[in-house]
Amino acid sequence: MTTQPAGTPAPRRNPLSKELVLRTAVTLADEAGTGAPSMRRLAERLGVESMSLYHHFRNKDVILDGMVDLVFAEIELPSDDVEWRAAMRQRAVSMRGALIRHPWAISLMDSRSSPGHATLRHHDAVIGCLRSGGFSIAGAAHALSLLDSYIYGFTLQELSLPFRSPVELEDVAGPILEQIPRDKFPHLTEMIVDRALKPGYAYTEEFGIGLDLILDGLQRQRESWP
Amino acid sequence: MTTQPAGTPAPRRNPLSKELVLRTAVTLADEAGTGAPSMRRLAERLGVESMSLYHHFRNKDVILDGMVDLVFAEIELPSDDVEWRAAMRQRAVSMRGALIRHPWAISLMDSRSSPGHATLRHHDAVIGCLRSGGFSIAGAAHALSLLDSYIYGFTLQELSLPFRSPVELEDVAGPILEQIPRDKFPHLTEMIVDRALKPGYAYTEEFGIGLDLILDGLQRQRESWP
DNA sequence: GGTTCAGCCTTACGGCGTAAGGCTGAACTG
DNA sequence: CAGTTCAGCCTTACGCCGTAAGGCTGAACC
Repeated sequence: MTTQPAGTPAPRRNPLSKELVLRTAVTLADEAGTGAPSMRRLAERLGVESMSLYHHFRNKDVILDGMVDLVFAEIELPSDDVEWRAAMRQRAVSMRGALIRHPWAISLMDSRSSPGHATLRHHDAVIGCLRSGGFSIAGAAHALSLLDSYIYGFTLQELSLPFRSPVELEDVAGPILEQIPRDKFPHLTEMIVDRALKPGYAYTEEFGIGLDLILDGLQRQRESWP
Repeated sequence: MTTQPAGTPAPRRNPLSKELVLRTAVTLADEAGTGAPSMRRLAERLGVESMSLYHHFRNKDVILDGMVDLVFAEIELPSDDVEWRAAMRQRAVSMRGALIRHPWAISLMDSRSSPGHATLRHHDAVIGCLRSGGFSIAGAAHALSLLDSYIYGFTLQELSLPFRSPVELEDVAGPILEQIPRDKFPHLTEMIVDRALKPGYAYTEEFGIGLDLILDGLQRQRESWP
């Protein structure tokens, strides 16, 4: 609660802080699931009118920037007391976790352009870990590009699929399969049927398979990059 | 342009068609670069009022679905007279091309849920190519997930970076570098400086490096997946 | 005691998606 | 032929949105 010590109507009511506004915005976005909250709803939750927010933020874009940076702040930095491979794996898992916890974050990122402090610190730590692990500058750039691409892309697809578990998959896949001429997309239907029948299928497992394949490749190429 | 063929028995004053509306929507989105056009602007370009569009589409969402499907229709299907690896490489390059030509497409995809005809055909062809190449169902699923994740993620990052060429990179990186305490993110600044000075750096090359690493890994694992 | 100014509010504008319902004229019915 | 239907388009209106312009209040400083 942001209440005032029950004394007077007169003392300065405790002012907004960028911190508080951004944390509230993240909370609202998480609750709604429909992306960033409107300025009106955000202000309402803060017990304030929407225009008051413009005294602390030039426009909505810098609020979105701040929200994205808060998400980056949640990602575990790679620890330096571990091999680069283990550190990168942990970082990837942590990053996917953060992006899944805040499903609006990925969609926001591609419209953002000025990275925040936590974002920069994150990238710096990742590059540093790779460099310590024996990667050249170019090699670290390749590894970073590849890993981040995979993490973003995997999570993007995970979030866009309309089911979260195999049970729901069956519910979703059933109607689609019936609606589609079955012999028109034979490979697709075959795969859906096959995967839907496997009760153990889960995103986390699939994520790990691709991730390990990439890490294997990086390990193999590490010293061949100039 | 959109005139009726002379022979048709029922020549209404030339009506809108879903085809035309969707193609116009894609064109407008490409022109503006700001995502999907509003119903009002789309109608205006078609010489019509916005509400008329609702006679052909239940709501805006199905227009967005159609736009995404048009983008998928642009992606070359893997040709069956080529090795799976070459086919997958070509498909990846073509897909990145389509996503770059229509920068709004990726952001739309994660809010869409019902795939169109071209999308289904595309997935079916890719899976079929992998199956013919010796992948098991599970293996094809892994390969598809990995490749698509990489393509989506790479393109997402490429589109979100605020520069298109090394020259622009320098323009962008310069101010950032000055603004940031240089010794606070040493690895990051080192990498930016290093990459910015290399005139040959380009997205296409970077995309290929990660892609080939993934294809190598897939080739190696192909027969080890159940 | 007067001035300044951070912090909040009010009002208003143009844009958005779309619900509800009206008009028009071609195509079919008898 | 007149009468009916209905696809195709338009008008109006509602409640959202981001934010420009400007006003009020009271604490802090000279």
